[in-house]
Amino acid sequence: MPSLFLSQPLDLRATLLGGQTFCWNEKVDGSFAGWIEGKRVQLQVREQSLHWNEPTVSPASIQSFFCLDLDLPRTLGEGGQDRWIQIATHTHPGLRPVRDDSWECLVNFLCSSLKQIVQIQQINARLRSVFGGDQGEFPSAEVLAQAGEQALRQCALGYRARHVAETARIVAQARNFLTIPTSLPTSSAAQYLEQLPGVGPKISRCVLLYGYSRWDAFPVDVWVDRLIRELYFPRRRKPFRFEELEQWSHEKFGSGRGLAQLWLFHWYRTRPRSPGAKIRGK
DNA sequence: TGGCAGGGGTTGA
DNA sequence: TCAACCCCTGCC
Repeated sequence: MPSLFLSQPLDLRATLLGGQTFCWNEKVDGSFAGWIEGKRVQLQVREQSLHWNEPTVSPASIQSFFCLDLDLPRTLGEGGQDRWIQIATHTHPGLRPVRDDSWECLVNFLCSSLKQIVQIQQINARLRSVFGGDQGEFPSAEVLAQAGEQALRQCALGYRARHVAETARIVAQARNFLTIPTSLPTSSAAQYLEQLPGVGPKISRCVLLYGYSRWDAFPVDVWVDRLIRELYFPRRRKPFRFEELEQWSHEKFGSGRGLAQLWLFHWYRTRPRSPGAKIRGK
């Protein structure tokens, strides 16, 4: 069984089930089963090492998937000095950003609107079992384009089926559509992705953050808006406009603002609450 | 057990 | 600015 020594903590549950990637589930023995680079793999952390069961998955792939080479304090930069970021990173030192496949990431987040994490995981599993390869690999753009909207609706995509089918058609036709040069600024890359049907500001940033490792992509959803108002603007009741938070996050957290969002979001969603205070959603 | 509200967004009017 | 879009979960 291959393994990798961990020089820093790795919290598999927070990282794999927290809403970055959607093809993982936890087993009774505490291991996590899912997919890395198209290969089915089971992971477990024991004695400061990460162990996995699939010998054809290389340590380099694991290293890359969990961004273990990322210098977090350096990437967070000045944003790391923020009080709430410090609390969040100290509370969840094992949380990592993932480097997901950009196509699968795009489909996952196309399916995410008004959906909870569990539901997105179910859709991912259905797409794999209905349209995926022999081993359950995630279906390609060509396959989903071929499948069409009606067949996708059978996988509980609802109105999102049209977006996925149409996006799959565009991506399948333009072979390199999802190849985004690293020289293209993140704001331009977001605009580029937003040409796709069903991709707005939130989804484009999620895909750039988790599918392209753009650490300056700052996805804003109702939870991020809520936590920013509660932590930084406690007197404010009115939700922010997207542009306001885009600007604010830039000034507050700088070029690592996507990672700042990841930790803040996770900490906010999992922090202990006073009795009676309900955490809604996932 | 069943009804109902509401949810991590985007689109088009 | 706002309704419409689907379906599932949690709660009563």
